[in-house]
Amino acid sequence: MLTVSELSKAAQATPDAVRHYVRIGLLTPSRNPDNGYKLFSDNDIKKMKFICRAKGLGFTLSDIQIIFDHSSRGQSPCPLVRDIIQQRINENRDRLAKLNQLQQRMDEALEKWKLMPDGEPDGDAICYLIESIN
Amino acid sequence: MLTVSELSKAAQATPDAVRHYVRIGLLTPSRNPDNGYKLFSDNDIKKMKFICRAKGLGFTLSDIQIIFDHSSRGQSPCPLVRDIIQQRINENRDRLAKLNQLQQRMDEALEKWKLMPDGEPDGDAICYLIESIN
DNA sequence: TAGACCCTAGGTGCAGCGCACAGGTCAATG
DNA sequence: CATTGACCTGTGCGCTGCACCTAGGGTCTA
Repeated sequence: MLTVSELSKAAQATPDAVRHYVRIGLLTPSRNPDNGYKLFSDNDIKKMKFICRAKGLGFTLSDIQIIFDHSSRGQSPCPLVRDIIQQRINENRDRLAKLNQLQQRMDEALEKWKLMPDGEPDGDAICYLIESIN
Repeated sequence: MLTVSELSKAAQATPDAVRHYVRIGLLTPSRNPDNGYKLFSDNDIKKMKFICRAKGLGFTLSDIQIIFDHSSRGQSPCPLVRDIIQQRINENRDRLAKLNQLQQRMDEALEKWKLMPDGEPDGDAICYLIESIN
């Protein structure tokens, strides 16, 4: 049986992350009756490593919760997993597109501003650099 | 003088966004003594439009707060603005890189899983699709 | 005995709103 | 004139995934 920090090291995470997962119910440790410390089993190590891997593939913590639920009810989570990752891929594509557009707008602004002097407050504009865009 | 929804329309934002900006102190409307409603001035329209433009350039709301502060103290925010956008550009580059890597990992996983059948729970793996990665 | 380190619970902060809830306002209708 | 319904308002909580902090308590070593 492991403590919080031991589990965190075993899965290369932080103790805060482990506590967070306990708080939201992803992990349900037993307790050391002597001192109230959380006690994790070997199965929790497996779950913790699973969480890290799934997060690295873009699954959210609540996705992972759902996967655990299915799995603990004896159902195969695989069809679900395929659906979810497809969703996450789509979402990520959208986010990437938006961030790329943002990056372009920022680059353009910076480039344009290189040719413009700083403005002094004139009681009219707040910042004429920014207000010159669009 | 405008109400929340009137201001939101004038700046093409949602009423909730306007309320949010009031809550965090970006806008400081007066109040209608009759009903307690927020009342916005023409200057608030200018600020609201400024907020939208700045957000579109990647400035955070607290960046914008700082810009307002400088400007209201009669200082030119322009040098600051140049610094901030450079920071945001760098941050965004990092985020893009991470999301691109994520996208690649997701795509690879999906591709690999196409050749794998769904697994049935065997009391050992949680989801062997996910556990097959890395 | 002091310092260093582990643990607990709980709260706050981040970004930018969206949404829920309870209630007010206003024009149109019966 | 009263009521209905649409739309407005205010406030407060929730989301994501932790990191950090407080305030307390225990353990272990030098």
